[in-house]
Amino acid sequence: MDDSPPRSEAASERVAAYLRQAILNGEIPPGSRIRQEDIAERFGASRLPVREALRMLETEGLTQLEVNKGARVPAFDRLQLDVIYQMRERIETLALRLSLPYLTADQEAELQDLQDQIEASEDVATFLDLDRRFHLLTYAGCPSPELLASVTRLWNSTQHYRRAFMLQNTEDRQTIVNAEHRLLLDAIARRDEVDCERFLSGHIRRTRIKLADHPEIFDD
Amino acid sequence: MDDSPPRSEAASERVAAYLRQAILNGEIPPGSRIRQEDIAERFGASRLPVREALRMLETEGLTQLEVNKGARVPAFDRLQLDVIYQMRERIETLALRLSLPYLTADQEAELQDLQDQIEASEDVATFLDLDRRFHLLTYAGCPSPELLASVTRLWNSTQHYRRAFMLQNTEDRQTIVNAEHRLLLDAIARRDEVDCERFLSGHIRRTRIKLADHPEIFDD
DNA sequence: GTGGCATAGAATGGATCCATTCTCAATCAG
DNA sequence: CTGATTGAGAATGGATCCATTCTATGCCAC
Repeated sequence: MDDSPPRSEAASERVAAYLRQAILNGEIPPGSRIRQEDIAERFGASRLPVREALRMLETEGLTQLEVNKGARVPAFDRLQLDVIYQMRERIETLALRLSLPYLTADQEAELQDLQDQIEASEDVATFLDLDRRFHLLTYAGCPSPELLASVTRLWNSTQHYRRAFMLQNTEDRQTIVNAEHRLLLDAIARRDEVDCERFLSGHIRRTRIKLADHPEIFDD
Repeated sequence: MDDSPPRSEAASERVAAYLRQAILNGEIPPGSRIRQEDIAERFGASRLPVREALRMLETEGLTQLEVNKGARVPAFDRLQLDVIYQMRERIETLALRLSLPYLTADQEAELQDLQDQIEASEDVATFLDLDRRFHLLTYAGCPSPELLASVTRLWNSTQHYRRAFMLQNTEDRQTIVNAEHRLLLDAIARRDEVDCERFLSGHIRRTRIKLADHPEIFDD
């Protein structure tokens, strides 16, 4: 019956999906303004679904709208990013603890596979994508949609700075990340809440401190 | 020049302010649907600013929008609310710790005054309003807008259940709350981070456990 | 030459109208 | 009597046009 080919969903959702990718990929960097007409024109739609999409993305922490001033991608200075990472330390450890009892064997296997790919990854874009999927998958068992939404918001807000950091650090520091991930995987396999919280908060905390050492990432 | 009487701000902001109050006051309870036309008619505006307002409130955690299905006030079951309170324990203690160094003497005096009013309050609506203002004021020094927005979201999500709980508990349990608040005020006056975290997380945790004991609050 | 101000252009906010989707109740088959 | 189905009504999504606000460039006074 439904042979109608692409014709996907609502226009606002399509626009939101496009902008979400563009912002997370760094094509639309923090601080830059998003003009509704530009996007509307590109999609052959009116400005209405674009405004709708921008509001949706605001809920996800990817845009900020001000009345009569338009939409921007939020940019953070060093202090703001530090606080967001402290929020991550507290929120994501909770998400992991609640997820732990519900993680399936399939998901565990996929985590192992993702970590293998992470260790084999060569370019930054691939690593960032795999790393995001890895961590979010460890939270997949969490039975609270609100908590998961918060976690996603935090990841969205910090995505650009993770990329900027990785681009400036081509060294082998990656070995530390892999060690942390392996310890985390082991703790997950053992369903060890204490070690999970320990390794995850340590992982995030170390990144936070590393970021604070690199003021060149910020453009304030 | 600007004698034009009310004519305040953008229509979407006015609608948002009205709905925000109505939801927080419990006039629009969790689970109920909000029809755009109803609100638009009440304000003599079109449905457009109403949709805009509903999206704004979604960012604040006060509404939920689904494509082609309209807007609802989010409702939580026992498990969801328990998780949100656990998030509060972790997020609000961080907000308080970061706020502590920047709280002014004026703000401290106002906190004392608010607590006096809380102890003198007689009806539930007054208590809820004062209690919300009290806690949010303790976070007022926090230099991170993102963290404050998260705290506000969490308070918004739980407001209705706090009221339902208070309405069913007219006893003197209030003395415990007052003791907790007094201890918190003292720790704030001493700028004692450890005690602040201790008393605040204890305050939230006790409420969380109390709520879990009252299934009649939930309508699932 | 510098600073403030006014005006033109552009971008956003809002209203009205039309298209699409959903909901729900009544009907009919089993 | 129970369940699925279909059609009418209502509610939401989107397009176009107009009003309002912001911004930036250039001009003028000092």
